[in-house]
Amino acid sequence: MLKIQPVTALIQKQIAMNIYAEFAQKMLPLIEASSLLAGVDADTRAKLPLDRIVVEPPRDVSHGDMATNAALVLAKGLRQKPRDIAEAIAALLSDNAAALNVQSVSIAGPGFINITLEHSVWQSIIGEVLHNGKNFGRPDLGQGEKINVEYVSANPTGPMHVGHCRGAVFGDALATLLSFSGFDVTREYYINDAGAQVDVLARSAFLRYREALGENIGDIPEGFYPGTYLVPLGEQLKDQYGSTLLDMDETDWLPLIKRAAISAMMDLIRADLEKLGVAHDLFFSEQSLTQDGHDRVAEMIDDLTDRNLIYRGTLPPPKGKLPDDWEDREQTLFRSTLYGDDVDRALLKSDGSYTYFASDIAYHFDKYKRGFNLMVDVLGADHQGYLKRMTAAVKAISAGNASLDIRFCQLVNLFRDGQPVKMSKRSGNLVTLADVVEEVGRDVTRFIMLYRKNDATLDFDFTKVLEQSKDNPVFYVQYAHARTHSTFAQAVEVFDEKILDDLDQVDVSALTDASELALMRKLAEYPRIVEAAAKFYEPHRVAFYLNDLASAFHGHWNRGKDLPQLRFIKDDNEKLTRARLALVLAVQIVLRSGLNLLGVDAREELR
RNA sequence: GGCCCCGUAGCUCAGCUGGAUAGAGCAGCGGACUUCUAAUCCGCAGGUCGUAGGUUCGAAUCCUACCGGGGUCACCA
Repeated sequence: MLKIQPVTALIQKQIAMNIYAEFAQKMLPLIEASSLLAGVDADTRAKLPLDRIVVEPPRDVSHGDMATNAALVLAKGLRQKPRDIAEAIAALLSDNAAALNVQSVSIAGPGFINITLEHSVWQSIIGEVLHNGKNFGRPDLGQGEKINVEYVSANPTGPMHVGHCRGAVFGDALATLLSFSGFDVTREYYINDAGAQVDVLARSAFLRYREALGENIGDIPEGFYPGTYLVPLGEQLKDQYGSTLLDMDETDWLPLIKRAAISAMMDLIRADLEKLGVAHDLFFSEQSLTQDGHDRVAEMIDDLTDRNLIYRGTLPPPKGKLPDDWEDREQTLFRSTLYGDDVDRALLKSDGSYTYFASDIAYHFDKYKRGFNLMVDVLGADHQGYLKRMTAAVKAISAGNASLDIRFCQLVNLFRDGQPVKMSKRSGNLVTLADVVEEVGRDVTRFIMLYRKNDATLDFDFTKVLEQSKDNPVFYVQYAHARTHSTFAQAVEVFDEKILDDLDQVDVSALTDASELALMRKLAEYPRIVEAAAKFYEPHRVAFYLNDLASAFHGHWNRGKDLPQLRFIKDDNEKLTRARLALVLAVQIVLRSGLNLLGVDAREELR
């Protein structure tokens, strides 16, 4: 009887289980079968933008539990006034009130339909959370599809500094989020160990080596890495080689030291990442692209050449001020303009070696050949010029089968007591990632980095982020979680351990207070928040949601002061206590789930 | 000059990818501690969503131009 159109089926497939989508799934067939569409010809009907109909929580809770824009969406296609359509849909919903668990329906504004549901709908959320546990809210967006997320990829020339921190945390949280959402995620780090900079690293290490042998090397010259983190490496080289390297030509000692230096720097970086709780599945070496007599960059160039995407030619000079050493010369170019880039890009340097871009294309080609049709790169905002050429390259190498999404993380500005923290690159006087984590801790660092859209700059004040107040969302959320635990502890004290048994079986129909219901509504929003966060690669949505949920919980907690009958624990009413503990447990589960997505510890107590 | 981000309350930021009277926190003002940890809560006040056009039933959101802030601009990474 109810004919489900393709569009509706699509919606059903696309949207994960959540209470709003469920309602939409029930409502849409009703509309399609109603008199509204009775006299409409097939052509008009097919053009109705049914996919734009949404059921969502209203902006203002006083409007009801849900709102839908169905009448507004249909108005144009049906050539009827939105209000009239709204009347018809409202009547439809009222007629089916029992099946939809609808308590009341009203029309507001230009034609919004506000829906108030039976309490039982919200109460059922508690059971759903408790039954699904850590799987509550898990969207099935990915359906097992492989996706590659590359992040950090800091150059192996020293320890990580704060600038790397944000991308590391963002990439890590994004990967977790996508994994939770049903993707088969590989977390990857690209080691730039093939360029001139690692030669500089090796020469800098050589200085420290000479120093370790007792030589006075004075100030580190311009163009070398001055950081003292190379001192232990110098000692290590002394222990390993004695003074034998001093007698060699650079061409002989450089590869030896380079290998040792890169290895040592990656050890430093891995240690830093571990401090932040950031993990990778694969560290991919740029050098490996051209090792073992197997030049995969050349292969990539051959492949593109076969498809007429490579040519010899000259580029126009950059607009604006011309570089002093600009020379107009013929180069090997990739036709990235065919795929939306502004100019074609060079693949070989003047000395014949590969450009960074060439290696990076080969690297992404490798990802593609490993079966990734979806790739995400997390880069610093200073790489934004890289967007067009790299997305162009991925299209080219995959013949349009793969797509690359690049997410940029903006700068982090450091403050202390409201004053900017000065950093000098030349002196190597950078604030390192380790400094930050040691001072404020992993949880604070991660949460604050994620409590902002990735493409907006971020102020990070060492003093503020350590304040244990609601000014600081980390503690605010963790405190809410801790409070759920203290509630259980208290309950066990008043009753006994059995008070916590089988809370998922509890009858929660007695929970009808406004702030209890508000809490349930908040819990019901979690699935759609997670889904949106995953779909748009925006983990910050989870962080903001957690702050909201914590707020609803703190608010309800404090309501128990004015209204003692609302307190969770009623020593004269075990049944009611258990119902309320079920709600508290649901809050705890969702808080922990969200914190896990962000990689922030859900602490059980804060003192 | 080209390209890319950003511009929302005094400050720091959200705003569910086009929906209703634009929301939080901080700062300000006024309240709530013999407590299920006040590390919290409740209330008040605060806005021409950078500016000007356009698209439409409807714009903070989409388009165009401009203004302001940041980034970037052959071969570097």
